[in-house]
Amino acid sequence: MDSYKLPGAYKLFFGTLANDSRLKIVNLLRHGSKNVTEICHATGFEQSMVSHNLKMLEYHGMVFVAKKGKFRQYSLNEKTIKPLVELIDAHMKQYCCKILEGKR
Amino acid sequence: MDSYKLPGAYKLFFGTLANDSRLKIVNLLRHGSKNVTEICHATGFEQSMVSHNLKMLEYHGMVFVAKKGKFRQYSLNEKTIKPLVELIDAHMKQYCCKILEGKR
DNA sequence: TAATCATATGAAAACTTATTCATATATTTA
DNA sequence: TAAATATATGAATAAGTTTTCATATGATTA
Repeated sequence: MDSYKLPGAYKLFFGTLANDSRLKIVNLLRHGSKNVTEICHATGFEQSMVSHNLKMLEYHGMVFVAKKGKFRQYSLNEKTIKPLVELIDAHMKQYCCKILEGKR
Repeated sequence: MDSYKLPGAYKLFFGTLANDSRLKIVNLLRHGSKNVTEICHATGFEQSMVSHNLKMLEYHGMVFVAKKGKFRQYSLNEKTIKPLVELIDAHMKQYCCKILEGKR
């Protein structure tokens, strides 16, 4: 792991997920891929905000896009997200009782 | 995983690691536990800044503290950090060539 | 117990990131 | 091809986070 400088790339990785709007989008996409309009409706977020956030998620490899006519279908990178979420769930159950009680 | 709301607790988790100073501290502690003064020397960071950041890391269960007289020895929660870093490394190698090229 | 050393803390200032707004682009349909 | 629909983008503002500074607290040593 020392092959990468921990700061820098890691900061970008974590920063991409350190945002409630993006997390909500990520969570939504766990139930299946969606286009931008569908994401807007499901989340209640503004279209340009969704696009900005999807762009960031895509740039960091957390979601993929596919052109479908005038639509763009976004899907989750399950390969990363699934184990990541499992890992964090385990962490939180064990170490973050305070956070879970207070903040969900 | 739907037992937790993805936003909220997750945002706090990722937010805690989305910072270069904290990542540098985390990386340092991978080589063994250290007290605050040692962390300051090794990182070049200001003492109060280190304390603030350690507090956040500790609150989120990423480091542990042990009182040793007037010192406080901080150690890493390897159980979480190790698999986390492995996961992200794998992710970055596969999906984030751009980031790694540009930013390390 | 006074002085010193180690660490913590609150509030302000500096910095970063997110959201919004206006508008542009691309695709499709009438 | 004009109008409508879907999405993207840049720049400005708003919101949030980090760092700094001054100082407080707690333990130890002289």
